[in-house]
Amino acid sequence: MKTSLEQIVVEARELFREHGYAGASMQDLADRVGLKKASLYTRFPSKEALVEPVLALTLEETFADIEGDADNWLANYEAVLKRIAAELTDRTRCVGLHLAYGVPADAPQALSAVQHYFATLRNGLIAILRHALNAKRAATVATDALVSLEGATLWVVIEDDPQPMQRALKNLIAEARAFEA
Amino acid sequence: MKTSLEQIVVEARELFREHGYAGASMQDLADRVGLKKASLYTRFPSKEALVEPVLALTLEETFADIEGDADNWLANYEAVLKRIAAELTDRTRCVGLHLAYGVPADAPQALSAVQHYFATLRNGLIAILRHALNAKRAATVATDALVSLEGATLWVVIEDDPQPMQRALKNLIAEARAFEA
DNA sequence: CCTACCGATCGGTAGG
DNA sequence: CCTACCGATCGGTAGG
Repeated sequence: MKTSLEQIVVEARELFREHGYAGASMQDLADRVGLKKASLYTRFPSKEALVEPVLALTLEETFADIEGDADNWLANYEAVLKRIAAELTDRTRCVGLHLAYGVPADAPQALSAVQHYFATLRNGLIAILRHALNAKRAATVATDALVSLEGATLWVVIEDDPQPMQRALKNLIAEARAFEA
Repeated sequence: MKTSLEQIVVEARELFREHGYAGASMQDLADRVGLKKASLYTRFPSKEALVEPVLALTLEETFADIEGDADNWLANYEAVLKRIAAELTDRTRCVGLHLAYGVPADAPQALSAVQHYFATLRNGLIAILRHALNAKRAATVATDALVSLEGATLWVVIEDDPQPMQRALKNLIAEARAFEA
C-alpha cells in the first residue's frame, strides 16, 4: 500500500504535538508510516519542511465548510471555536503552540510557518466577527479568544481536566451572542 | 569561582524555557555554567532531576514577600499576577508551560514536578482570593487567571506582541477589584 | 523505496 | 572537578 503524503503529514503532526519539534524524530515518523527513514527524504527535504504542511492541514480542518460571507456569522464563529476546543481537548495538546514554543531560531521556514498559522487562524476569526464588530474590536476579541483556548490546554495537559476549556468556550460563545444587536 | 547550585538551576531554567525539555542539552548547560558535563552529574543525578528545582525556584520568586494571611488580599493578588505577567513577557516563554508540553511520559519525577508547580501556583492564588470569595469561586477565578496569562504568551512568542498579556492582566485586576464588596 | 552509512550529539558513566 | 569514554540516536546523504 502506498504511503500518501497526507498520511506522513498526519503522523508528523501527531509527533510534533506529543513531543515538540526537538523531541520528534524522523526515525519515529518513518516507523509510524511504515517507511525507512531515507525514504521520507524523497518527499520532504528536511524535518523543518514538515512544519508548514502540518499546520496547513490543521487550518484546513479548522475552517472546512465555513462560509466567510454568509450572514450567519454567529453560527460560524461558534463552529470554529468548538472545533478548536474539541481538537485541543481530544488531542490534549495544541500542535501550533508546541511548535511556537519549540521551533529553533535557526529554522526560519518553520518559524514563519508557525507565524502564518496563528495569523491565519486569527484572521479567520476576525473575518467572521467583522459582520458584527468593527475592525479593532474584532481583532481584540479574536486574539483573546485564542488566548483563552490555548491557555486552557494547560489544564488538559497536566491534570487531564477539560473543564477550563469548556468554561472558556462557553464564555466566548456567550460574549459573542451579546454582540448581536 | 565556585559554581553554585542556584547558578546551575537558573541556567537550566533558561535552557528549558528556550528549547523545551528535549531541546535542552546537558552539554549546553555545562558550557553555560563553565563546567564539564560530567561535573554536572556530581550535583544532579540526571537531566530529569533538574526540573523540580527549576520550578521550585520559580515558585519562590513568584510568591516572595507575599503574606497570605494579610487582609490586603487585593494588593497581593495584583502583585502575583503582575509578577507572572512580567516574567512571561520579559522571558518570552513560560518554563512551566514548555515543560508541561514537553516532558516525556517516561520521566515521572519531572511530570509530577510540573503538576506540583501548577497546582501550587493555582493554590497560591486561591489562598489569596479566599479572603473575598468562597472556595469554589476562588478556584474558578484562579484557574482562569492562569489560563489567560499562559495563553497570552502565545502572542509574545510568535509576534513579540505584549498587548494581549497586558490586556489579560488589566482585565483580571479589574475583575478582582469588583470582588471587593 | 531500500541498505548502508556519515559526522555530530545525546544522556550518562568509569576512573581518577 | 577533570579526561576520556560508552552505546544510542540524531538529521541527513550516497548510491543503487
